Amino acid sequence: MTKTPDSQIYLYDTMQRQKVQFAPSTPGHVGFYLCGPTVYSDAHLGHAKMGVAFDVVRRALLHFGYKVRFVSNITDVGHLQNDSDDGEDKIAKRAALEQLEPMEVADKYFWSFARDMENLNVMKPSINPRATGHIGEQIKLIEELIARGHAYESGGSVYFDVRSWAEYGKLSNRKLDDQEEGTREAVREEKRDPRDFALWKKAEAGHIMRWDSPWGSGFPGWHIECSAMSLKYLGEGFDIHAGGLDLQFPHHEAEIAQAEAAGHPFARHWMHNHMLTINGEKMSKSKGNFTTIQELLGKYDPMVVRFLLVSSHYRTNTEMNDEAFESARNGYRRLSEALGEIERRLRDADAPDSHDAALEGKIKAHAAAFEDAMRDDFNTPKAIAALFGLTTDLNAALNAGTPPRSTLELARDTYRTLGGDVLGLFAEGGSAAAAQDDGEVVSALMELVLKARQNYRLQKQYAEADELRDTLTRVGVTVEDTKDGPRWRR
RNA sequence: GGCGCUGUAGCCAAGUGGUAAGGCAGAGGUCUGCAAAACCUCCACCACCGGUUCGAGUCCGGUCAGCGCCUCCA
Repeated sequence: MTKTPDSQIYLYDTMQRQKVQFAPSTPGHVGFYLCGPTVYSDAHLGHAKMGVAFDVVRRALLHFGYKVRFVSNITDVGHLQNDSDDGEDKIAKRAALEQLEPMEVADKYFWSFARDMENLNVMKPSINPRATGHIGEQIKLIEELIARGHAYESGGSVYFDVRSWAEYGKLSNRKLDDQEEGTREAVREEKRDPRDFALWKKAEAGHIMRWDSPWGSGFPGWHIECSAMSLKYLGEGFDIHAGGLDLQFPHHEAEIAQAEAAGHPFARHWMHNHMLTINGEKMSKSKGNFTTIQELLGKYDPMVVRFLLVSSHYRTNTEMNDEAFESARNGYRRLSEALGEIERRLRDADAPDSHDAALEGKIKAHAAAFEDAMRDDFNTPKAIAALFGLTTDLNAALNAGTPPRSTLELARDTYRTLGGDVLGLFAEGGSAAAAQDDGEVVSALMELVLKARQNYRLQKQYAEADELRDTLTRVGVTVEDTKDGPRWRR
């Protein structure tokens, strides 16, 4: 059974600078390319925003009935410290620092990145190609560019001839002549124009990462891999190319030039996530104010981090500070507790075997609002608002009694589908599950303590009962007395 | 200097010209032995100044403030 894809999806295309109705070139199938990380250090919060933002887009497209081939590369060579040719390869530099082989560095941080994304409940890419595994494709593309007169060899390196390609700058709306002179370091004499960028670089003596090429021993430039690999796995004119706004220039601009100057129509739509700020400042490696995902996940539940990320739109800056995290933690708890309560009622309570048409109507209305929001350029904050509306109505109903079984099931499925499948907020092993999985010893002890406290309460020895509760509160355990007995959570 | 973005309540954050979604925090109430949770109620002169319009947070111009890219960055 195939679901008919939803045709009313609008996304903001950076190239066209407006929202456009989305229609893949092959009906029902979406080719999606996301610029992945350069694996030379642990992933930081910015990577988390990027990963989650486009994971949500992918999930939404799946939800709306599309098949998605999601390709995200791993840059493990060619990304230099700066654009002047005396820059060191980031991987190689790190390798020297950690006394590892470059490939060990790439591997180490690739797995680190993969684990972080998994923790954040980001779906694995359909294809996760590495630059070093596609040297041949990159060389071939460079040869095509040379043959067409858009690239030239010089001193063992090959450069893209920016002057030969009038459309260079169309994505970022830059005119070559407007670019500020003098911000560049030493202009390489081997370049015809200082703005020409490297497609292939000659490896100096002692350079470890090197491959044979028609131009001698060397290594590919940073930009060429994405052109080569996206075209290889998604074909010409694929649907969506995504990445961080900071890659728009020069990286994405270069990608377009490389592909199209070689005669290959490139991405039909461009999507860029905006940046993330901490206390008002962009977080980046060069600023040194970055927090790695691992550090953060030591303090906050991964689902809370994800919730905070999706509670702002991908195309706006996301501000993160302690209060924002606190807010996200409490807000997320409200959602997950509501789902937990629904599942508890389905499991434990005697739900009547009928329908509550009024409540079901409300559930469906909130679900429709959610989907409308997602269709409008993946407006996750608006979608979450619908989830909160749903939560309020359901909690009110749950306060009044236990709704009919089929109504509860509709509610559960709505949470699981929209909050879980689309926003990715209810991962296996996420906070909802983790809170209940404290191991046998803790569970048994808690049972004893709560039983003792219940006895005190029944005998109206409230001082003793409260002392137990206060002690638990001090160590971070919250006890709640409900109609069905006491309940606890961390 | 060039390109571009943003200024909405204590904090986070939506908002397609018609009189401000949502969440967190806060206040009051219901419930509770007391709490907690939940529910109900309350909580914004949309940076500033002009203009267009019957009507502007939303369009135009200007001012102020902040930020990003132009050099590695998601």
